[in-house]
Amino acid sequence: MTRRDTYVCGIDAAIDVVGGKWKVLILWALHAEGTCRFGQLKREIPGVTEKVLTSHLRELEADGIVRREVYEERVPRVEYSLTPLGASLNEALEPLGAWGRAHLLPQDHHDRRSA
Amino acid sequence: MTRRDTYVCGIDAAIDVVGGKWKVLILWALHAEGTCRFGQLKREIPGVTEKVLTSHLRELEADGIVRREVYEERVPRVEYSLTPLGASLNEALEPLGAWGRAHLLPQDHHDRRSA
DNA sequence: CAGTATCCTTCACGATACTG
DNA sequence: CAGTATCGTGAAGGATACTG
Repeated sequence: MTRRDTYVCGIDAAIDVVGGKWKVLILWALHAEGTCRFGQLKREIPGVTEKVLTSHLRELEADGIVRREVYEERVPRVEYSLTPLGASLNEALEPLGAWGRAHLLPQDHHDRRSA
Repeated sequence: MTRRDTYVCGIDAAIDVVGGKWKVLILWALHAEGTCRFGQLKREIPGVTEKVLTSHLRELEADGIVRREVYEERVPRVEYSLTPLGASLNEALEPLGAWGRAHLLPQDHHDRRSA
């Protein structure tokens, strides 16, 4: 998504953070699964390439949404998790998610609440 | 924004509707101003070109977010307004807007949380 | 395992000119 | 007034191969 330099309201600023093609899915996965490793995320988000997943994660990290922790062990390990800011973003997205579920997705009982 | 054919959750579906570069600004303007004519919208959203404004409006119309009404008069007139669906979308976006205002915009009188 | 490194494609958006 | 009609560009995203 094209970074804007001036924002008119909070919404377009937020959309800018969250508007990448796979970003909300990353947020969703990290929220649902908790801390995730790279390969785990890749599996949770079928279709995304490693390159794009990496760049999205780095952008979310730069925006303070995601925490990235590297463990220098014999077997390399990196763990991703939501920052408090990321968790609050996810909460702010919930009404939008509910709207999408109710109006855009095929069917679904729309009384299914998620935390 | 790239249309996706399958959605994983309501949020990415909603982002798809609302993720065009100027779309939330259109929603914002229609919400704030009420019914608007084309030129009016153009003035409310500085920087957007006629071509892009047109195509965004048509997409929002196709998604049921915006109502477009043509008046065949001596002076051509077209009025845009939010549909009930569009109004509900705007409401669902409000928490995201609040989040963006609190965390992304320079400053209101708001105190800034952790850097 | 968790990425890089290249190369390539697409299309969203922009600039400008013209019109019913 | 409210748009089309073209043409052009850049960056986001994808495919594939390779690596510390």
